[in-house]
Parts: sequence; structure tokens; C-alpha cells
Amino acid sequence: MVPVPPPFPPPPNAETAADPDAEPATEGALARSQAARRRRVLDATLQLAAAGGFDAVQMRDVAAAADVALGTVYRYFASKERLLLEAMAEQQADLRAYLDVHPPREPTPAARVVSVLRGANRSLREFPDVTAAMVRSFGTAQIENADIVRRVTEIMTGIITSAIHAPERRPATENEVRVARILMQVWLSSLNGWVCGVDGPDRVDEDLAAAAALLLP
Amino acid sequence: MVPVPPPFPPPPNAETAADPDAEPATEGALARSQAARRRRVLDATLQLAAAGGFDAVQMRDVAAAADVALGTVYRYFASKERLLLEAMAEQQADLRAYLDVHPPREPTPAARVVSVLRGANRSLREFPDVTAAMVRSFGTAQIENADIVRRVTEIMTGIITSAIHAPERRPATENEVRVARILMQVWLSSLNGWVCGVDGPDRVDEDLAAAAALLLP
DNA sequence: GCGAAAATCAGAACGTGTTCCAATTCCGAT
DNA sequence: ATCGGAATTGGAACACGTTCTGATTTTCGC
Repeated sequence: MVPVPPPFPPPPNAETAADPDAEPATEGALARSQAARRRRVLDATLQLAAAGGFDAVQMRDVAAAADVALGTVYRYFASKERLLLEAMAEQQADLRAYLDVHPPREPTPAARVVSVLRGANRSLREFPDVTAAMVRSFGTAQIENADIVRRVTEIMTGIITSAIHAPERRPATENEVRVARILMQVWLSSLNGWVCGVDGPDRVDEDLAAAAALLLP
Repeated sequence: MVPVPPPFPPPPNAETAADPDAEPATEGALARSQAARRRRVLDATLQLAAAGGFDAVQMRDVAAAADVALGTVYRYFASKERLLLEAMAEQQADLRAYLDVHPPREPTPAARVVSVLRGANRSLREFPDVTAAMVRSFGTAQIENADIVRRVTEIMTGIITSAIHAPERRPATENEVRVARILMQVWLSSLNGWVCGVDGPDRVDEDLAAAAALLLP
């Protein structure tokens, strides 16, 4: 989906001084096969996660399912954690793209937020093991993955911000961003409570509805 | 601190039918040495975590530092994750006990909540590696640790609830509990952002102050 | 096409959480 | 004081994430 994201380590074939134009080097057989490899690895990850959750995503199995060597998986994703976090970021980006095309139609900000997040949670509930694996990776994140964690939180906050001031095209106010951040934090914590088995899946919706009601007049 | 918490697996020396009185069997050389062992293990855990965070808490080292066999550590704590979560629960329980004696004196609920949580965060910042280890364990939690996760969240929510209706002795209203839960979720998410390196430690205080201002009129 | 450089492969190897086991020690009741 | 059973010990063993290595294949500029 991303326009040929370079593989993880300093992309060895990064544009040298020879071609300083900003073109992201999207073409070439190498780039294409690399993108395909990356995609196979991510797909294999999702497949395994869907079957048995975090523990079922074993790097040797990912490599085998993606039909690449173990070392290649690590060339693209520095760790299992990062692999799952990148899958999570992609999932959230897909959700945002979908919402750009199908924005919520409810009349009030609170109703729109609740509608969007209920929809998202419905999807997450369909693949509880995938969600558990992703949320778990999110909760374990270390400094070396701070960039993706930030990306994921920014996407989630963006989704909520858009839902708040739905059809309007103005930039979000400072207060809207604050509220969106709080809702995102509630969302993440609540998902964590669900995948830990502390609360049922419905509790996520309830938490978000309550928070939205209190925060969005 | 807890009145002789029984070791993890079905405490083998649990009161059999012979002594049905509810006395928690706090006495006896066995119970005493077990309590001491448990304490040594927890202390060793904190010591190692303070030195190098989650990764420095290696079960073999914990066993050695606590002067017990590796198998004994696992008899008391089913996993490294659980070990750290129990330490976290104890830490939170200590905080609550302290606050019962030194409740916040600010005039408004929001100010009291902010005061209490700022104080807690100040302590957490003094031992960032310990905090990181605990928060990380919290974020990784699995179903088999749902009970401690619930205990930790309940203690945190209780701390916040008490701060909201400070000196008053009435039970919390339904709305207060809802607000307290949201604040706890913001707290946990924000701590996660800090230990992940996504945000600086001050962001935790800022998030909580903003949320408290919005939620507590 | 050819050759150098990069990427990939297959698999061994290592570290740490976790489990398992036989031998020993400790506790509590007789 | 002694016996039975539970707790503890020391250490081997296993699983899986991760790293490393040397051989092989692919790509790209000429």
C-alpha cells in the first residue's frame, strides 16, 4: 500500500548521489521484488496471527509461509514486535483511508466519533487474535520502535479528529486535538483490557461512548 | 506487606478440612519462611529492574539474587510477567495506603486529582527503568494474568476516585467512577507513551492535567 | 552478455524464559 | 526423636527470538 517502503536497514539500494531527484525509486525489478517480499511477510504474519494470536506468529513460520529465509524477514523487520507494529500501522492507515471515502454522517461530533469507533471495534472483534497480537506488541514497545508507535497513535488520533469535525474542512482546533488524544488513549487502554481478558469486547464500545459523551458537548 | 499472600500455585499447605476456621494461617515456620522467600524474590526483582529495566530482570539472576532456586521463583510467580505485575500491584497498593494517610488537600476535585497523580509520577520518574519494566509487563499481559491486571487497574481507579471526592466519606457516584476510569486509562496510555520513548515524562502530567480539566468541572 | 555489488538463502548457533527431574532438606504431627 | 509429605535445590533440557556465516542468486551499469 505504501509507495514502496524501503526495507528496514539503511535501504542498501538507496538513491546514491547519482540520482538526487526526490523520486522514491519506485521502479526497477529489485524494488518490485522487494515490495512483493515485504508484502508476503506481512500477509504471512496476519495469517498466522489470525490463527493463533501473538504466540502463533513464530518468526520461522512467518519466513516459511512467506517463502523467504529467516534472515530476510529480519532484513525487512528488525524484530517480531516491529513486524506486528507495522502490520498494525497498515491496518490503521487502511481504516483512515476508508473513512476518508465513507465519513460518518451523524449530526453531532459525539455521535460521529462513537459511530466510527464502533465500526472499527466491530472489525477488530472479527479477528480477536490478530487484535490481541497487535495490541500486545503495542504494549511491549521499546524505544527502537518509538517511530511506529508514534505513527500508529497519530493515525488513530487523526481518525478521531476527523470524526469530530466531520464534513468541515478547517484545521482541528487545539481543544479538538486534546479531546481526540484522550479518546485515543481510552481506546488503547480499553483494547488492552479486552485482549488481556479483563473486560469483554463490549466494554471497549462502552468506555468510548462514555468518554465521548463526557468530552464532546 | 500483604498479610502473607499465599504462594502462587494452589498453596500446597492451604488449610485442609482439618482447620476450617477462616484464620489465614499466618503463622508457622513454613508460612514465615515462605513469606520471606516471596519478599526476597520481589526485592531482587525491583533491584534488578532498577538497574537495567525489563531486560535486566532475568529469572536466573532473580533467583540468584533472592538466594533461591530458579524453580522456586516459578513456584511463587508463574512467569516473569506475573512477577513484575505483582510488584506493580504492591507498589500501587503502597501508594494507596500512603494517600489514605496523606490525602490531597486541594479545594477542587480536579486539583486534587492532578496533585495526587503528579506526586505518583514524580516517584515513577525517579526509577524510570522500574516503571518501564512494570508498564511493559502490563502492556503484554495475557489472560492468565487478568486477575492482577484487574487488581492494578482497580487500585489505580480507587486512588483517583478517592482524590475526586477527597475528604467526603460517601460512596463514589456512578459518574465519578466513570471519570476515574477514564483518567486511569489516560494515565496508563500516557505512561506507555513515556516508557516507549514516544513522549517525554512531562507529557504524562500534561495529559492528566488536560483530561482532569475537561472531565472534572 | 559480463562482472561487481547487493540481496537472498539455508542453517547453525546463542540467549533467555520456561519446564522438568532426581536428590535433598525442611516442617509438622505422631 | 522420627516419619511422611511438601518444599526446595541444582541443573539439565527445551522453545523461540535473534544473530551470524558462507554459499548462491539476482540486479544493475557497462
